[in-house]
Amino acid sequence: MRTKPIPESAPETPRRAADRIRETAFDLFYREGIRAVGVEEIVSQAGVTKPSLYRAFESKDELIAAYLRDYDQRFRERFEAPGAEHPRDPKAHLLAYLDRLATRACHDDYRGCGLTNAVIEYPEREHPAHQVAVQSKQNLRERLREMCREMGARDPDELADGLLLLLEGSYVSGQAFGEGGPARMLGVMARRLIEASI
Amino acid sequence: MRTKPIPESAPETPRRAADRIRETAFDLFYREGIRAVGVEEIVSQAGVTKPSLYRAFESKDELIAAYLRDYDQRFRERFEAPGAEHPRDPKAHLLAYLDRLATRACHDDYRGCGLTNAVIEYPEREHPAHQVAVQSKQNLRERLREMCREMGARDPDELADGLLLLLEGSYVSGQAFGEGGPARMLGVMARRLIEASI
DNA sequence: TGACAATGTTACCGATCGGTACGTATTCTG
DNA sequence: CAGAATACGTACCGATCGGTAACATTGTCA
Repeated sequence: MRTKPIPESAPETPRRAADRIRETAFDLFYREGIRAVGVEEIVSQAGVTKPSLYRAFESKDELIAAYLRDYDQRFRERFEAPGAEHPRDPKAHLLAYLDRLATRACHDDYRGCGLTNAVIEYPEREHPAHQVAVQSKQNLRERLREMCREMGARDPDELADGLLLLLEGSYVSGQAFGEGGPARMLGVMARRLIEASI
Repeated sequence: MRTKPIPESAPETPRRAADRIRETAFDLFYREGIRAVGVEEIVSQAGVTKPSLYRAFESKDELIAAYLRDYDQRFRERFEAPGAEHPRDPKAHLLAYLDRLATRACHDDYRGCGLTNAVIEYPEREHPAHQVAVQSKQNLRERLREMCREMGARDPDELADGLLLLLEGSYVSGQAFGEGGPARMLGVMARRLIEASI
């Protein structure tokens, strides 16, 4: 056992080609858009070759779906993270997330929500990218409804939809306006809607 | 004079190739996405040939820019139209537009705002599509501020940004959720924000 | 009739797209 | 060490991308 090779404690670049592809694809798809990025660009930037990509993923569409599932997971983590600092206080939890989002969305190179962008890039309902992204959005809607119920809203579903509109609006307007865009008002507006609905 | 050929009183299809290309490109770009549509598809569906396209437009990018300028003009018309029914009442004017938008955005095949979609499809600031779309959004923001001033908001710029978030949120969530999506709450939420800000 | 502008026809260009057949390293196991 | 897996690279495929050259056809107006 003691002679067993250590499993590379700090691998600056992942050993496995599939992982490198997945990470590179994530960055490129998010920053430049999915349709704008070809598989050639992904593999070359990942330092691997095309057959490695197609051994790990059935097709580009499957790689896209994997990217969106990764994005969904990271989103959930970002969304739920403030909950640790505000246990049993869904309102503070949600507002903390929105405040952080507002800051990010007003940064100049903000590129919005990868899932929202995917719905727009792939409007066909049958496309895997569309399906994964829409499913994630439906989960988010349900989660918001749950939080609105917990914070004692008169009509939780209604408030959840209002907040969802503000949220999605921040995603897209962040890209269009950059620094000083309308997303800076996200916190103010969300608080106003919540106060008027409890 | 009487022998002069009548100028085709009801031309079901426009005579000029450039016009047909422009109209076909508008429909295809809007419904399927810009990057998803090739020039071949445009000319074949328009019933013309590729050289005709490139005689009227320098490049595909220029055709895209033309599409977005057309979209911007049609948007302005839709946005300003309710003003005729509500002269000197910017609040009623705006709410009338939002109510119509909410209805459209909850229809199942809604495809959002072509300008917003273009910003997402072309995130590079140098791209003509990006520039035309962003300029249109800045004009809209300024128009909203003007309306909020006229309706006597305490902080017109703040309210305008809040309404803009709801608006953009309706555009994108309409595509993701379709029938019964959050956009149905657009009118309620806009009224709530306005009432809390006057 | 003749000149002119607009459009169609056909065939093509280099570049890039997503995807693959096939051979070569590397590594784990006996 | 042998030998089977496992992981990867070289070189290539047909299709499509945006874009063009050269020429024929049409309708309009003088």
